[in-house]
Amino acid sequence: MIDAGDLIGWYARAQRDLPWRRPGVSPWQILVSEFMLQQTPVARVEPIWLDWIARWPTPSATAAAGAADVLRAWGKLGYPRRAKRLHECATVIANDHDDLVPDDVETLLSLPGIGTYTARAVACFAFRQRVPVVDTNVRRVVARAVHGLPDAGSPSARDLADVAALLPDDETAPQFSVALMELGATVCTARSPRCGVCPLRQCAWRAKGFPAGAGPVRRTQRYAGTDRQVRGRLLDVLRGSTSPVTRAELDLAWTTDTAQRDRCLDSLLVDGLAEQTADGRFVLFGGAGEAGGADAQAVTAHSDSSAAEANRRR
DNA sequence: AAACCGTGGGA
DNA sequence: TTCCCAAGGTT
Repeated sequence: MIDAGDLIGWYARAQRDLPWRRPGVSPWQILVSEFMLQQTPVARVEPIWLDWIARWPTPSATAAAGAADVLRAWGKLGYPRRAKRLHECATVIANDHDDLVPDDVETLLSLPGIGTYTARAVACFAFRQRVPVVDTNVRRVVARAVHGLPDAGSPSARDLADVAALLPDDETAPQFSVALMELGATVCTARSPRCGVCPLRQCAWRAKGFPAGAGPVRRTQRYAGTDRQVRGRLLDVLRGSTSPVTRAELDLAWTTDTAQRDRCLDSLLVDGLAEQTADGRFVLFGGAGEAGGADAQAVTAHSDSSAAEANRRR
């Protein structure tokens, strides 16, 4: 059992001063932070988020921006499809929700790029709702403090029930949830937990003598030489230029495996992250012309139809 | 449901 | 140097 009072009291003095936690930050701006924080460390998100919300403070402002500018502003945060989905999400909110972020989990879940974690995080942190919020930090803290396990297992429906059972039955629930996440992020960390400064008086893992884990269940995916790296290189070239880039320039971004490079370029078109101008050069998606590059063509007949499909907005 | 999707910093 | 990991989502 985790004592909510202990945890919230600790958070009050130990929390990091993160810009999206400050007073006056809107639900949309909190949502933007959640998108950026998906699989990306706080330190890298902070400067991008500050520039971003100063430039595009609302969903409609974001939607009005071209996708290319959004992709460029995203910079090297990683997983650029998140930027595209954020742009799509802004468009849906601006068009279908009166420019207001929905406040219920169900509706939030229906938006592009919003899954089970983000929907709950927005409902909780932006709208102060008493809903369990489960991220990787929370799963790890619960695994240790409650179940006495060294690490969280694979995500399961049980995670939600576990956290729901811990949640205070009053309006302090959101504070409890941020605090739980903060504890996992700064004290009960994956690598070297700082148990010496942990505010929890009860911890099943400690009670058992900190049994060691079996190590990573599965080897992490390697990165060097993967399509992800190649796509990253290609996109970096496109990001760095406001004018269309020739095929030859892109070819320089990856020369060791030309077939792989071609396949990756095609996949970027299919994913709607890049597009081709009428004269055959390449740009970030939405950067080819007015109407978001409606005149763009894809490289092959195959990807042409796929790209059209991928680019369609729903 | 396992695999894929970027990137950089720390151990 | 290599490997791990970081407020996940989608297919």
